[in-house]
Amino acid sequence: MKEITLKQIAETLGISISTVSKALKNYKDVSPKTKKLVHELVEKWHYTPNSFAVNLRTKQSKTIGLIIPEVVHHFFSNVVNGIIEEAEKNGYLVIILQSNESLELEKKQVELLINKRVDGILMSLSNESNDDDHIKEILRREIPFVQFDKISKLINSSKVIINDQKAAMEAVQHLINKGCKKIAHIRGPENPQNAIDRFLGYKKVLQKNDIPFDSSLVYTCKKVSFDEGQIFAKQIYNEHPDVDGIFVVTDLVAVGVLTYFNEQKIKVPEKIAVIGFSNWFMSQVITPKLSSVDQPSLEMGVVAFNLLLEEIISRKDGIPFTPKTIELKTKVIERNSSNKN
Amino acid sequence: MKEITLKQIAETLGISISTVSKALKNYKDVSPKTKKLVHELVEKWHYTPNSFAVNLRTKQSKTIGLIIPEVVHHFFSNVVNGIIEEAEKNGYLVIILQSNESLELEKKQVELLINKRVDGILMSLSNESNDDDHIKEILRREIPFVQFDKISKLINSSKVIINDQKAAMEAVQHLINKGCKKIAHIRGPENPQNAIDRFLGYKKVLQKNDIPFDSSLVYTCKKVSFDEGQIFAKQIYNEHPDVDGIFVVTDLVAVGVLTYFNEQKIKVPEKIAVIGFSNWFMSQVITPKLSSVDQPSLEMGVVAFNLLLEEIISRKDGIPFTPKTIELKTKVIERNSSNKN
DNA sequence: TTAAATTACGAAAACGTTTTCGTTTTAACC
DNA sequence: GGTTAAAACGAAAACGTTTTCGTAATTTAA
Repeated sequence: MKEITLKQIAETLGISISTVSKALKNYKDVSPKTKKLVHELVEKWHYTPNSFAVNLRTKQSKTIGLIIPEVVHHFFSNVVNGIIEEAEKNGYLVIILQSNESLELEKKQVELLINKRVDGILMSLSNESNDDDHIKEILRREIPFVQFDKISKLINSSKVIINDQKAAMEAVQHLINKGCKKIAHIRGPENPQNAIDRFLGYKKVLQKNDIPFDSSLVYTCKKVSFDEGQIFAKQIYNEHPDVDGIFVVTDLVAVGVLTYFNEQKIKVPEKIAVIGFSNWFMSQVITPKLSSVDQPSLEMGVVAFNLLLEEIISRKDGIPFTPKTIELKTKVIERNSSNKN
Repeated sequence: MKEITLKQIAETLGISISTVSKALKNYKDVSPKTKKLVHELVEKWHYTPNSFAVNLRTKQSKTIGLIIPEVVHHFFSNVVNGIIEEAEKNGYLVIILQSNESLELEKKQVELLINKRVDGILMSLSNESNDDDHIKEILRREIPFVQFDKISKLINSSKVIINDQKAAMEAVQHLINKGCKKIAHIRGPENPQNAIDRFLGYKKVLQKNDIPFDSSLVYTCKKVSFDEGQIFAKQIYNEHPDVDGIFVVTDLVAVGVLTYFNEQKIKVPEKIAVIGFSNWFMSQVITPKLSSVDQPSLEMGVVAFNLLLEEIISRKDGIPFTPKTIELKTKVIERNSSNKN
């Protein structure tokens, strides 16, 4: 019933704790005979080292922290999946915390992870984040740190991102190629870099195609929700009946747009073409199927963890670590919602 | 740069480590004056206790483990959300592991958590699970343990479940009330209790309505995927053209069914009515909107954590703990896919 | 003023590992 | 047989906290 310790094994075997410990770690200064004895008892008693003691001694817990805006989100849950699996492959466990898109909560979560003394932190910023103090604290404490997806350019850490601007340009160009002349944009909130970049991409590609940019065609999400999609769809249709294409910051909102147009019997893509972003699973089952920009989520998790692991190892070995930024590829997925011809 | 410890604070203040520790925990045998001094230095130096040492000393890590089949799943990600939030409210952190519906992996994850010495384990079984050894080991070690959603009746632990049989009966009764005469069932895999119970509910309600049970109308999922939905839809339509209603084990599969029928221009619900299970978000945006059984996912997470917490506290206090089973309410959500009249 | 009670503090053990370094034992060699 | 080298082991410190118990200092009561 009681927890088995090295001490108990040592005593029963009539040897010292040090020898037992070394036997288990396969030190060469332990005879094969004793090693065998130790291992037998370990098997028999189901001994497993007390991780609390190991952590204290080795100053690492083989545990990392992950902060994301929310788990109930097709994109993020995929990233989480990638991170958990890759971490496990490398002997790490993952503690997950959510910011619920709130800066205040995000700060609290960072503090929790610092106090927990995780070996490293993986993070995607909340939409509210415009303040860096808590992140600076991570760096100040020299805790290995990697940002992914929604990042702050001002923080000197490793990053895993996509080229949002380029991806947005490709998405909007796709609408233009399909014959759209007047394209509206439902953008994300003010703060997040990816919302800014997607907006910039939208703007840039219009210029490139000699289409005048009209700021009244840009609608800004507060919550990035399904409901907002419906609301903005209505608004766009009323305010600009001649809009023939919409580039939406993310699929969830785009699905709201499609739902409204379906209800109003406004033909998509004939009357208005729609393209989303992130290529959620939902997008291929809705009618009409939603065109979108595929964003590698699982891969993002895997890459982010490996970057973190690199930093963990470097720092442990005392080697100075230079942050890296890795850019992942995106791809426009053409489906019915933009298939005008 | 170096980590601050109680020792350093003690030395700078010219007092003992014990006093510093006690000052921080607000012991009454420390004078207000010293307390103030200590707190000031703690603030100034950003001292935070070394959790590794605390864990070792107190024999608890304020961390629990969670094993689910997969995070990329609307239902589970909602449960996870509930668990994480409730845990945090109570000062606990959550380590998440996935079984990927594999028994082998599930066993490995249990082992990892045991070795990690988490304060408790929350778990939903994989579809492959038909073997109890790893779970018995959790109980043998007296680790607080709660099962939810996909549970094993044979294990004497706390459980949070829904009444799958009753819920299935209500769903199928709903189809019957809408006028369905010949109802097929796409069921989940052999092992999971909830798949069994839903099937039993289907069977039972047919009898209750004097509809003969026909085993050839029951189709069994292997993977519970969107693709299987499409495949079975085709198969059902070909093998039993007169089927006028389908009860599907879960929404993901039901969406596959709808997608196939949409492609084949088979009218839902006029020709065939469909009802799913779990009430995924997707279900309200697909055409036609999918009727389903709403299952409280977030609440399930919250309740499961609280049950675990109860057990953790009981055991710590040495009070014998009696497992509880809590049954959560479900509700048939009527949408277009079953609206025959 | 002395005894008793209260207040404030500190010494030290304990939690279970890991690892360094010294010591003993065995083997090898001439 | 004696020296040296190699092999096997153990003592002990260290990681940083918590908590018990004892003691010194101060206050109160008599």
